[in-house]
Formats: sequence, structure tokens, C-alpha cells
Amino acid sequence: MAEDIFRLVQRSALYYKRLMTKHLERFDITFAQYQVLSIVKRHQPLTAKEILAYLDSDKATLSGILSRLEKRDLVIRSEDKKDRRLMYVQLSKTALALIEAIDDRTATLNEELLKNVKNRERKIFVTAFEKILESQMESLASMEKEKQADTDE
Amino acid sequence: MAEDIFRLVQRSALYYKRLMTKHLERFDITFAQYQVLSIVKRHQPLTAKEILAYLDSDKATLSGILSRLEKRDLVIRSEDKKDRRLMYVQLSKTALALIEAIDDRTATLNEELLKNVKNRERKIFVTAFEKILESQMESLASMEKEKQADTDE
DNA sequence: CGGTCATAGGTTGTACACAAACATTATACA
DNA sequence: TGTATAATGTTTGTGTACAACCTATGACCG
Repeated sequence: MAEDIFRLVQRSALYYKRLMTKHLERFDITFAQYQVLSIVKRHQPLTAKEILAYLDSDKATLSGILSRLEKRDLVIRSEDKKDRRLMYVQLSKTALALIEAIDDRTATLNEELLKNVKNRERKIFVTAFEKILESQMESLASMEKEKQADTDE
Repeated sequence: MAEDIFRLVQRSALYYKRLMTKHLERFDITFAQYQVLSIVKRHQPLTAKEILAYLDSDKATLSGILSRLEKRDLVIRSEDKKDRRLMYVQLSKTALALIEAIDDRTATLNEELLKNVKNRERKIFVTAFEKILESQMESLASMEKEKQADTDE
């Protein structure tokens, strides 16, 4: 039972990623790139670390994504004059137009995917999901702690 | 709203993968490898294609996973005498013992993650999820069809 | 039989997830 | 002020997702 639920989650996430990938194909960007560009658009200018907080992804991964985006002139990286460890990220004009063009269609697609789920169900769905997420985060944290203890011996 | 729901799905899938990865670390196998080994254990011997049907993953990905598992003597690949295109996969004795050791703990972990979600909620959750999955599959199929049409011109 | 087509699987190339090691710059504090 | 420590990002290496291409084999049909 519990196992089935997590299989559903995994599967749905996989399908969603595939859908978005196909959806974004004609704009020639990947799902991960789109997510980064969306965050940047909403909060720019912001640092790599701040992007990570929104996406909770990994700095190594993000670094690669930003490099590819920069190479294609979709983002501009510039360092902070005061704290030179910081990298500020901004969208290029091309990217801004691109994201705006995509966002509408994405919203439509998302609604389409939920068309058979009634509002009442959605609420319960979200509530249950939030509880699961919380447990997952707790579990992750306690596992990290264990590992820490192991490393310290 | 719809957007938030899919963010939840993505996030939960990500966390689950991280959790399982940490959980499996000490057995020195990855989540994907564990999934493959589990399927094989339950249905062996079976062909690569059959594994794909259970996991709905990709043959290229599976091929790599099986190669790594074979190199570590966790699975045995052998071709069918009658139809020499087919590759049958079986677990080694080591792998069988390994999976049995892991499965119990995994079930416990899964239940743990759902401890705050009541049975009634679970049912609605699963129902809603199945509807979403169905829409996702439809959407994917129609996108594939579009692409097909484009290719054909 | 021979030719075409379909099927099972592997190979290659790009992007991503993530751990681990690294470089650079800030900060704390003796 | 100097030195240890922390914080921000990049690099490198392994495994995975997936498209596109390739190989070998089987199936069908004239």
C-alpha cells in the first residue's frame, strides 16, 4: 500500500518531466533550464544560492545549468562588487520574452492535467501530500544526522 | 494552484529518491538498481523488455544498469536459445540475499513516511493521483502523436 | 527462397542529480 | 594582524534519463 503510493509519486513525477520536456522541445530548452529561468524571472537579480533555496536542487547541478544558459545568452552572470564570492544572475531580453511566451501555455497544460480532479479532492490531496513531504524531510534530516555521527566515529 | 500541485509531486519524488539513495548507501547499490533487482526477483527469469514494462523506464537506461549489475555479479544475463534477440535476466545468489535483506527495511521506511496520513485520506489521495496519472498519460500520448505528424509532414 | 519490415537490445551523445574535492573570498577571534 | 574557519561557486567523476542511431535476428509475404 505505502509502496504503491510512492510508486505513484515517482511515476507521476517522471511523466510530468517527460511532458514538460516535450512541451519545451520547440523552445529548445530543458525542463530544468525552464525552472531556473522562471525563478530568476520572478526574483531577479538573485544569487545562485537563492536560486537553490527556491528549487532545492544542488549547487553543482545548478552551476552546469547556468553555464549552458550563459553560453546561449539566456542569462547574464555578474559578480557582486562587495562580496566577490556571490554570483548574481539575470535574464537576457531574449530569455525574458521566451519565458513569458512559455508560461501561459504551461499554466494551461497544468490545468488540463488536473481537469478530472475536483476542488474538494484537490484540497485533501494537497493536505495529504504536505504531510508526506514533512515526513520525508524529517526522515532525510535524521538520516543525514546518522551519517554525520558515523563520519565522526 | 495546479502548478503548486505538480511542484509537490516533483519535490516528493525527489526527496523519496534521496531517501532511498541514503537508505541503500550501505548496501552499495543505487535506487534504480534496487528497483530493477526487485522486479527481477519477483518475476525471474524475465527479459529486458519485460522489466521495462514494469518500470516504464527506457531501454538505453536499463541496458546501462544491467551492465553495471552484471559487472558486480548481481545479475546473470543469458540469451534465449529459440529467439536469440531475447536476453533473460536472473539474480545471482548474492543479489537474492541482498534484496531480501533490504525489502523489509524498505517497507518499514515507506510506512513511516505515511504515518501521518489516515487511511481515509490515503484512499482519496490514491484516487486523485490515478486520475492525474491518466491525464498525464493521455497528454503524453497526444503529444507523441503530434510529433509523429510533424515528422511525417 | 529472397527481400522487406518489425522487434530486442546495445551504443553514443547531451543534460541532469549528486558526492567529493577544490579555489576564492569573508569572517571571527585570539 | 594573522590564522583558522565558514561560505559561495566551480570542477570532476559516477549513475541515470532519454533521443537517435546501429546490430542482429525473427516474421511475413510475394
